Amino acid sequence: MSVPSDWPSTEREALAEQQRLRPMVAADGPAPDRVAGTLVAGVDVAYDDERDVVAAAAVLLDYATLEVVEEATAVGQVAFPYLPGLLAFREVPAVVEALGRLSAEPALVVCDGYGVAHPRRLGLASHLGVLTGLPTIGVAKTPFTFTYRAPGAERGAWEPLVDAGEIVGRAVRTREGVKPVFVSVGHRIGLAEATEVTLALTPHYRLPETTRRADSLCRRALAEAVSAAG
DNA sequence: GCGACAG
DNA sequence: ATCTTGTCGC
Repeated sequence: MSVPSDWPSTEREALAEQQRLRPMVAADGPAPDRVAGTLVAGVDVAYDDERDVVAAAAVLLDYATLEVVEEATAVGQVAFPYLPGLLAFREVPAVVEALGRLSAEPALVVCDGYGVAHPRRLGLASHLGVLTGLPTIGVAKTPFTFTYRAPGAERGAWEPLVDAGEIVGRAVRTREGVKPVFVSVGHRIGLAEATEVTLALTPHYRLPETTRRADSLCRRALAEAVSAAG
């Protein structure tokens, strides 16, 4: 699995690519079975702006126990600047590389960011899903440009995430009394199912275990790569 | 025109 | 994303 050699290098090309991929998103499908042996992946990316280095991590967890089963990383050169709405072009190449280094395929990939909750309905998680064919969801830490009502204080409470009058995701309370996370469909899964998975992955902390493991791993990989480069 | 803006 | 110590609170 790898990224096309003609990866967009300009904003104009990126926007055109989003238009091309957008109709390929499947915004429904089942949640993975929560049984031993079902694998769920977490992916995340870290950067060294000084050297334009990017480090991605892909971590496989057993969905039933949330134990780490396998880890993979990929380090490379940053391929695109950060532009709101075009985050996928910056993060996806390294993420696809890391995912490809896993020896098993996950039933679902959890991304740090948005899926169809996006100005053109093709955020990071949906983009990655269409490219890999894997089911994906996005769990973001901030509301981006969307609006929502505060969910109830209890874990599991949620409210719709709205963009231009359209429901694009949910603000979900994963820990009592703590700021909610923002869940959206990436690819091949429904919104209720994405919410269910998010809650299953957050028995203790605000963010999914998948995201937490991938976050620490990509930071370690980046530090290692930068120090090795001297 | 200006501000806001996933990570 | 990243720069960054201690501190308040369960």
